Amino acid sequence: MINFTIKFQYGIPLYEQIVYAVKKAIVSEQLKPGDQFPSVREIARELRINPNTAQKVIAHLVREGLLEIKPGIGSVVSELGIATNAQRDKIFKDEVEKLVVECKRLSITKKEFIDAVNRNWKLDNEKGEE
Amino acid sequence: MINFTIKFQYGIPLYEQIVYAVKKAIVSEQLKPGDQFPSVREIARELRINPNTAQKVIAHLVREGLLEIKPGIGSVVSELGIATNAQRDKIFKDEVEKLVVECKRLSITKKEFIDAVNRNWKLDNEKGEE
DNA sequence: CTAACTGTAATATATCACATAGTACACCTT
DNA sequence: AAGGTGTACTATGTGATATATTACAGTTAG
Repeated sequence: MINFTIKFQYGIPLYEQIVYAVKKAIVSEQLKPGDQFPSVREIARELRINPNTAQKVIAHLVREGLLEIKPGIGSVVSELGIATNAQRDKIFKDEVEKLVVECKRLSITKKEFIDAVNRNWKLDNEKGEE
Repeated sequence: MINFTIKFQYGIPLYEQIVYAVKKAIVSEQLKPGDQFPSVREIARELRINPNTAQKVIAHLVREGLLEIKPGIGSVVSELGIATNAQRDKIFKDEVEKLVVECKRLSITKKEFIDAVNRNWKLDNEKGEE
């Protein structure tokens, strides 16, 4: 069984969209640590993509620490990780800056932006934690 | 004269990095509306890239409304635009969501994230406006 | 043990984005 | 007329993406 949903879009790599859908499912607790993750061949069959592409998804998720491999058995959802300094820098200095620049060039105010952040922070996680 | 600075990175398209550098320069008022923008051939020469790539930069900036073309003369920095509903949706629903998901999976708190936003909002624009 | 499942690796093919090189044309200023 | 401007076109090479197919080692269930 596939535990996450996808609506494919043009112009974005398939594997990338799937990786993101999985992240979203984990963050919103549709997928919990310890849950069995669908196999390469099952993903390929259900989503009608090539097994190589499905394998690429798993490889990415493992490298990013979201899945763990049980050889001969399959993969399992990992516990949530903690950001390294490099990851924090990438988000806080690069990613946030990009969004801020884009907002400013479109005359979007900081308040509007922060409101959107608050909205999104609660949306995927009904508990509304910090 | 080139009015913006770039430090090229691996893995990111040249034209994309240049487009972003220009956006940043405009947002931080190193480039102001009405300023003459360097020509295709000047960009290519100064940054040591192919004229076609420089042309791609200008084409992107024009399409996004950051530059205006004066035929036979060159290009000029436009006034800051106002976001369309589609642009606001893309930022508020897609881009922000992506960052929020990434933060949650790395156990970054909302407070830490909002702090980073506040920091970045002031950084490129010394006046610290809304 | 065997069959059926797991992740993983390799080869091959086709398509597209990116960056380069080079040439050409219409437009405008000096 | 000369030299600048944006723009368009062909061509080449490289890499990422996605496909198809085959193969192998590890694990489990019968």
